[in-house]
Amino acid sequence: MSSFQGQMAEYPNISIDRFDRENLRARAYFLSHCHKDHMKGLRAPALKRRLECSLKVYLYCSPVTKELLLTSPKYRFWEKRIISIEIETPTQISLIDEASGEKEEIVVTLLPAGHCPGSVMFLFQGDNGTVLYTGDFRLAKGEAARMELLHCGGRVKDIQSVYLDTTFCDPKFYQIPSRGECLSGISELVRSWVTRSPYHVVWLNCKAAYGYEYLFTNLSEEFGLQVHVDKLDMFRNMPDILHHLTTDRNTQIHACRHPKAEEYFQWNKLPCGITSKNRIPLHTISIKPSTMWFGERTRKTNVIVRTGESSYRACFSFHSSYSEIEDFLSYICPVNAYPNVIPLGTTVDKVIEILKPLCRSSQSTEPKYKPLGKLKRARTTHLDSEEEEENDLFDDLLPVPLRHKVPNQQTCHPEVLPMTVVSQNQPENLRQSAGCIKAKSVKTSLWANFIDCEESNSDSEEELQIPASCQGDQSPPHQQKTDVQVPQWDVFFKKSDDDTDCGLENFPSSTEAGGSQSPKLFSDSDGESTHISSQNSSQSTHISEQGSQGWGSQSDTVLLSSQERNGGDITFLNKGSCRPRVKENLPASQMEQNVLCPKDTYSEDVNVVFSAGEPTTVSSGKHIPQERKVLTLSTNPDSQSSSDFEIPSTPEAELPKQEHLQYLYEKLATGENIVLEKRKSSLLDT
DNA sequence: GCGATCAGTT
DNA sequence: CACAACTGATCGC
Repeated sequence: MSSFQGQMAEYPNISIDRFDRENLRARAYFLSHCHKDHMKGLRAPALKRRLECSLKVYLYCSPVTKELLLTSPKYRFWEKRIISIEIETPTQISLIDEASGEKEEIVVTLLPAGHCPGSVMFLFQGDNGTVLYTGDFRLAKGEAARMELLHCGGRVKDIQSVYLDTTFCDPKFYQIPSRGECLSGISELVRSWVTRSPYHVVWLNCKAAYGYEYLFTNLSEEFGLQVHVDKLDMFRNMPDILHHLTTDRNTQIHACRHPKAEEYFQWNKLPCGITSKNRIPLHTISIKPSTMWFGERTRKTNVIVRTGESSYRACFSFHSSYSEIEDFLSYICPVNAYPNVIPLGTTVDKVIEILKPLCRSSQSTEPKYKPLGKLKRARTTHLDSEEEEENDLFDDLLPVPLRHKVPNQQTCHPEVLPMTVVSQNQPENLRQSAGCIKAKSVKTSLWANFIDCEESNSDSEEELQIPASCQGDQSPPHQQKTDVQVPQWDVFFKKSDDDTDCGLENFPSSTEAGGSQSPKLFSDSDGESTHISSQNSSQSTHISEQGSQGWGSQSDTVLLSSQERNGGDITFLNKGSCRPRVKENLPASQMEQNVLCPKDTYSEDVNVVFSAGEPTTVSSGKHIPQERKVLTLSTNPDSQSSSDFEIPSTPEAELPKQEHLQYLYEKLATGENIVLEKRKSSLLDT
């Protein structure tokens, strides 16, 4: 639960995800996603009054968040005061103090956060440096490295501070099974049930919150069964979600809710009230999405646990695990990192202690021989040119510490894009083409000049996550890598990450046949109990990890080890993403997504954004130079990882040569500035 | 009556 | 275990 108070030290004139108290004085508001704990004060009378008095105050969010928010009558009063900003589209906003007329310019870029439909992170760039507010996020390892707009010239931007979702920032949550693994597990469980008869139905016991849509859409897609929900009007303009939902109770997959749902279920009654179909009683199981985690030394990922005769829990997380946070933060490598969440049982100080080693000062104090050697070359060769570019863009306002330089190239200008004016109601195809302008590939970069950035999601690293039991029959690398190219948020829901397929065979399917009402996926199975026990034993080797594992330690429950399932063919849908960009040459799975992608329904939003932010505070038509570049995912179909700003893997490591050290020491002695960069935590490197 | 807060539940 | 919400009690405007 977010405890972020709304303001960032660098930009106190804006408020994010909090709308009460001090935030009532903000010059602009930002909403990262539509969860209640990020909307405190958003419909309070005090803020309403402020809006009425301060006509230049707007709320900025993603198009999907705007849609979801305005669907609720309680927030309808925001209608004229929300400006949606397209994902990955740097946009300048003028922050005006209406009393004094004082003005501050800031450029904001929305990055997909993978938390729920419409969820984004905000990257702010202005006079006080570049800061990233993550909101809530779930990003797999390596996702940050694939976000083009976190980079400039092939390397990560210089980020002063990160305001971070630290929900699971504790080593006990070291690993959470990937979305793909979790979905595969749930999918197999659903399959084992609904294929028995038309009267076998599953109830997905989900909370009332956005974030489960990708589960619904994928199950719907896989089984050809729409999911019954109580409400779907908020998705009316998001066909990729809408098409998989229904308010017709006559379906085998339910995600409806009722205050007494648990009670109902005891009586074999679904939350929507039905107990039978065609006078034939239904057979129901419940699946409750819950977060399961695994300690550092645990490799098993049993993503389904049977909790009762007809009840299951399924692994599911909206938030990044510790190792995902670690990967993300160490890649970004900010000067400061501030936790947005202080989980119960811990303290701000403890969380900060965890974050600190992943930030810059810690990183740069580590002895790093290789980077130093290359640093010299890069500096002498390219530094000046890049700094000039940055200055041009920001009027010298952005302090850019000396860092490794990147080969000069056209695609390296960061932060802004030409704010092309797009007329309202412009035809879809036109907008799309606008978004599709391909930039020159960064591939032309001379990687030899880079010294930093070890790729965070190397194959070898991913393999480390593969349970030993799976490695034997692992198939060759497959399309799971294809997603690498698309930094759009919806793609993060593709089965991408660490999925490893070890064959489907292990699933409980073998146990299904019986006439029992519940799938016998379990417990009495020897194999499965061994599963658990081995898990425990492996962890017990470390005292510190005792009790730190996920549910695997919960003795008598068991179950499905999803990692052994092949989920590679599962196609995730865009969850309400309204993507204006159409990619070409996409891998098949992505093509599929595009087919399902709704027509963009946000033309008016595009208009607002491109016509300079907002009607009043932005000088209209102000064009900011941009690297008009759409992720080139498409242009490099053969790339296994991000081709555009692939971070070179660690160069062949070799011991530092005497002369390198000599050089380094000389520099240090003379006080010359040598910046060491390390993108990746050494923990993750081999 | 409405909203904010807190405790308890799911 | 946790999350995100909901419920109900209490307090104050």
